[in-house]
Amino acid sequence: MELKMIKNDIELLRRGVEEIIPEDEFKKKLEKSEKENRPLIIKTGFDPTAPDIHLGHTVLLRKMKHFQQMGHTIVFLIGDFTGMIGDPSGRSATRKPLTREQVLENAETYKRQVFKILDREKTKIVFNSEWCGPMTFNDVLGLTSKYNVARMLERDDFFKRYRDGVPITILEFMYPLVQGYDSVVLKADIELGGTDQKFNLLVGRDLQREYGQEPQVIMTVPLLVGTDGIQKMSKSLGNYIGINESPKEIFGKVMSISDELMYVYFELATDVPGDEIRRLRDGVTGGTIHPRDVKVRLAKEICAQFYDAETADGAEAEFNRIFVQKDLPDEVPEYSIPDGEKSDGRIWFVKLIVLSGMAASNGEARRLIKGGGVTFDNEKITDEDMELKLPASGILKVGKRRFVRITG
RNA sequence: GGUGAGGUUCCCGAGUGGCUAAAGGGAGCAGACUGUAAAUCUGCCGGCGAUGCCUUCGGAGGUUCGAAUCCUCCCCUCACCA
Repeated sequence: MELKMIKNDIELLRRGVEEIIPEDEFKKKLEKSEKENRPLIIKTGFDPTAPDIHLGHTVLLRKMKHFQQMGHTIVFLIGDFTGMIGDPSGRSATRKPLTREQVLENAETYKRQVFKILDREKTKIVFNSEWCGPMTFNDVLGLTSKYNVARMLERDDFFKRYRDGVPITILEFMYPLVQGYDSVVLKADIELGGTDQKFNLLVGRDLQREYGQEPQVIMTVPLLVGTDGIQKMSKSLGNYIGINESPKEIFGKVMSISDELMYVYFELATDVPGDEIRRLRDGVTGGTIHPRDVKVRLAKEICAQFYDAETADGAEAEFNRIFVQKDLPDEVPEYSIPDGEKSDGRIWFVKLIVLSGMAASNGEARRLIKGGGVTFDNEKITDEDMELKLPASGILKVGKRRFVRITG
């Protein structure tokens, strides 16, 4: 067994954290771990259905990393059991149950992405089907007897949905219990989660107490606001920055957030020290620093986390080329017109736009042209009936940032 | 189990026989503006080489020249009562 040194940096652990419940137990656990040189068990649960990790998830992952750096044991729990049942309710459409294969596949995808942040060697990955699967109906009933409906309805979103007449399934009531039971099995010392998980995390405390354990401390991190500046970052809302996206995508998306939001991203998504963030903010307020420069710094910091500093510089150069100098990007996808479409030595622009994937339908392509959003070799396409004489080659530009090189 | 209210386009939500591809808002897309944005203003916002045709208002039938709108059965949701 390797020798671990526990050295807690409470200030770093607290950074960007919304709530620690309860504060005094948190301190006690840390002190004890340091004194006995015993790592704490830090549990974080992940849903197996959304393997595409975005910047919002990294807030939590980065917090896990902080604990990891201090020598604590990180348990990355994949909630495959509930994922395999499938949750029929909620605001979105019916979630399809996942098969065993899909869960494993998603887990692999998780690993590939998560280890851009966490230390592969020091992360323990577990699946809750391991202990949930073998439970008998008796065990389950036993678990359900330890909680009651009124307490479930304390949870804000359950309460609201109940009040507003939005259906809640019994299965959904089971979720917090399953999650809490996971903490019992793992004997978690601390559970991390987003603020939306607060209720579930607290159930974990109650259940651990019921099962005769010392209750876990819960730590919640804020949900990162998406690039739209309003709603939480999520893939389905399309306001996310995926950590697997290309450097220039990441850079561009960060640049598109509002000025006010930059400081939040600095705090939650980078390791730039708090003093430095304050200095930047004061500089902008006082007019000595241009907000764009601050945002560029942020975009580079974030980019570099998932790639490296050099790549981040490249992304910046690319960004300047396209948006500041309104020039062509580094790499433009190519599209060559298939012979079958070259009737009479010409092609209808509407068709070309659809064929090259720049619009989903002829109608959309027509609208783009009508709206003045389409150019070919810097010439605006003004009429939806216009055709391109062939053979020809040039740059088809749709909107501000979609380019394709046409040959044919 | 009973009674009542509902299910409309990506979302919310109007529409109770033709004027309805369906008001309004949101989201989204494009244009102007800018520091990339945001805010604001403007246009678009089911599909089709298109003054017309096709598909859409929980599902299946039916009435009618004509149905999101009327009728029948079914499915689903909510509230209150049990």
